[in-house]
Amino acid sequence: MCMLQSAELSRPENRVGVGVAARLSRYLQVLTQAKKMGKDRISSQEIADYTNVNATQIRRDLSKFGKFGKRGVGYSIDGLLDEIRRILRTQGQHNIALVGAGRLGQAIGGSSIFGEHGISIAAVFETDESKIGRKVGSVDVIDYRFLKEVIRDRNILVGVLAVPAPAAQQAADDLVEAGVKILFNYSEALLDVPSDVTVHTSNPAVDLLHALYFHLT
Amino acid sequence: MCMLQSAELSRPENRVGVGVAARLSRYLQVLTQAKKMGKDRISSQEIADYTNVNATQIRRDLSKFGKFGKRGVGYSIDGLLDEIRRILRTQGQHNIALVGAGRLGQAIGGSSIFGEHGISIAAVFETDESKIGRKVGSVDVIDYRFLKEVIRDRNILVGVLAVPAPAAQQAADDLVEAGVKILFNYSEALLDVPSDVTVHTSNPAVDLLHALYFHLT
DNA sequence: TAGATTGTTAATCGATTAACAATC
DNA sequence: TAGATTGTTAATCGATTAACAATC
Repeated sequence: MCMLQSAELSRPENRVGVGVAARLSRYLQVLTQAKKMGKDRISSQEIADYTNVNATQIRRDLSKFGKFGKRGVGYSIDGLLDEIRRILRTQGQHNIALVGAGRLGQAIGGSSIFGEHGISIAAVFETDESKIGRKVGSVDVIDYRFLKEVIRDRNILVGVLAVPAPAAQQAADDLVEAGVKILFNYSEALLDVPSDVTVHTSNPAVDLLHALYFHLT
Repeated sequence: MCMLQSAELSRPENRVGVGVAARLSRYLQVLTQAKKMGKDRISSQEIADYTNVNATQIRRDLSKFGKFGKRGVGYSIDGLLDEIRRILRTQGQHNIALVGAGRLGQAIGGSSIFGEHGISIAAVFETDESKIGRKVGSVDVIDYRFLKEVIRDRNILVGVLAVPAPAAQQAADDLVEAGVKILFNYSEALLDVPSDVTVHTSNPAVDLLHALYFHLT
């Protein structure tokens, strides 16, 4: 049964394109917040206002997977949350490792949003001895020297780099050696990694340049 | 002269599409880092490796504005930096305001990357009295009560929200009332703003969902 | 020269948008 | 019923990709 479903999902026609998946996860975020604000249904136009994705595009993305809405009414937030989570298969627990317990590491690790999406920070590593043993969110900060051992033991596939640029490449190398396949790079460094490892670089300043240009144009 | 240039730039054929602008600013970031690493030239393929943008697309984006490369050699990093900065017109100084001097606010405000791109944090606001008077980066933290006055005085058009979700809408309202037109929302809140204000919501957890899905697919 | 890389064209693909019948 | 909103189609636009002559 499980294998059958797995085979079914791997057939091309059942797989979700990366563009669709990226948009679905943005809808998920809006729905989560809208629910917190006490709403129980939402229209494609409302989701469009918050995501800057066209309302027609949103309806089309959703209708690929089923008829989740009610004409004249909109979408049930609870119902749609379940459907999108099912489509993205993010219901299961994913463990991630955070490297760096500085200001940015603390800000990321202290966020409650990971838990809400089935993601848990399984370990936090730091070289600065004054921070080892303290907590980031609810997780103990571990000595960086134990990184490889802990990553392997806990079978962690996702690493978040919140370290200064000069330390980023070494940390990336260590994570990759321990088996990490997805890296979130919050440093300014350009990382070289093997081709089977995905790097996502996220940077407030680059985002800001985009927005400034949008406005100044 | 200045008015003439302004009229010229507003003609459609001289304006840069938002897609192109977004990609150019990513190239800018890669070039900045490559220069720091001591390189003085770079190929479109190397930029492609770091940005996940196709090398052909990069060459085409650049060739819209001139022939900046040398066949068989690549691009001069210094030369290309100047050209892209000129195209994006980010050479001038832009002032931004940061609201919230917590962990995330400190992490953002303490980054040197803003200065490198001609952006300066002109003011940091905070309601927590224990943080007022301290510094974030090289800027004094100001009492939130002076927000509107300072924003107006310094003619600030860009605001960065690094506050808890429950405080975000009020802070956005105050910034907009003072004249801010671009908001960077690092909180989880969904913000309602007038239609002439642009909101960019950036969220590590949503990014992480994208990446996880890419990998699990 | 030989190898490498740009600048550019042509073909394909996915995203965007407008429009509207279906229906709650 | 009347108003609102979905689900879907068709047309357009921009991004992606492969290929390759030009040329450093």
